[in-house]
Amino acid sequence: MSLTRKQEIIITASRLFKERGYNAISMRDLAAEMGIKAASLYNHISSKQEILGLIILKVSEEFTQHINTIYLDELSSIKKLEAIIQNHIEITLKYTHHLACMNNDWIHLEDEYKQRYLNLRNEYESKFRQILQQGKDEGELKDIDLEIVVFSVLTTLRTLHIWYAKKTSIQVATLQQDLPKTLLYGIVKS
Amino acid sequence: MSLTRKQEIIITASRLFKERGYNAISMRDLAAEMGIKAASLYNHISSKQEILGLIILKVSEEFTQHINTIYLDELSSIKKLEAIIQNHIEITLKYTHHLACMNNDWIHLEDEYKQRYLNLRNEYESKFRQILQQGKDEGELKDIDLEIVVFSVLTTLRTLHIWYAKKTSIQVATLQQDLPKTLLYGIVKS
DNA sequence: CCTACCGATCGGTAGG
DNA sequence: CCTACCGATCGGTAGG
Repeated sequence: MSLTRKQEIIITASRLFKERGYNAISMRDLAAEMGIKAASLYNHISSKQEILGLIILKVSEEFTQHINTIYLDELSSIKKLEAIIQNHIEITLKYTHHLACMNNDWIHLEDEYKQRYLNLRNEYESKFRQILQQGKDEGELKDIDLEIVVFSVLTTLRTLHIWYAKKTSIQVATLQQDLPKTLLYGIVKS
Repeated sequence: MSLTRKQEIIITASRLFKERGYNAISMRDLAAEMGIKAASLYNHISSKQEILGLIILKVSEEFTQHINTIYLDELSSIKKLEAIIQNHIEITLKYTHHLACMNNDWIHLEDEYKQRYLNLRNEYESKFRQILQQGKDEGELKDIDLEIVVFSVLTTLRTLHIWYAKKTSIQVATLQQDLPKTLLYGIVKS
């Protein structure tokens, strides 16, 4: 499975954007990293903005697609939340740089790219909120302010890539086991 | 209590950096926002980098100072954690823009500024970790992987400003009550 | 894929 | 606080 030149550009860019930020990376930096000249990049992509758009929409679509599937499943809300957490861990492992880039640089998306990203994100948050509401309705979840839970869980999941980059000896298996515990059941002994 | 011109520059800059990012804001943008010319800024500050440094070190120092006090208090680990959460809420309300700027743009700090910031952050995380360890030793906290808890709680606290910017009708009182519940006791009914 | 180049904008300085 | 200006760098194009 060989990569097209365009795919190579996107992968290289996602790594550089993650390390130093979209605005801090010039087309000359990106070209140098690939061993070519800046002008040559434009044979494969149409603008710097397109690169950012493709990186961010790629993962955004994966996330939204996954939660739409989970959302329709015949599962308890807790099982759904566990599946969502596992999915975030998987995507973090598979698309670490894309994810970091999405979190840090989505603000620099323009026009249609930004609109499409925000639509996907809103759709994701909406489904997530509804799953939590289901949990409250069915009596599985505590009566805590919904927005606070949405915020606190999603923030942690979205920034998993920061933890992953540190590689402080934690195993993925540990994360898969203890992250759902932490987020769902808390850290205080009952 | 009137502000010096330098303080005005820093406050205005923190708002602009929060909205569009350090690299996306030019000295001309900042000057225009203050109704003066870019060259005039240099009568009050020595460089763009100095502005970023002052913004970030200000809040970093407040955080570290607070946890150092808490750390030495004669309190249970749970009470310490509650105090830390309350402090994050307070600083978020007081320094929303500084905090957002710290989270998004610390990567663009250079040399000594970056080093001082990283030292403060490491000191903070270290104290936070020790408080959690105290909780495990005294049997108040569950036996969950320590790094996962450090990561998940601190990530949520650090990005509170995102929630606050949304202003989705949540009252501060609700946040002060339900955020500690969510982070410490989880969301699943026992 | 390259060389050569464009207009625009950047952080910052000189000098008043 | 300003005008005037510096060298450097930016995203992108023309033409091969």
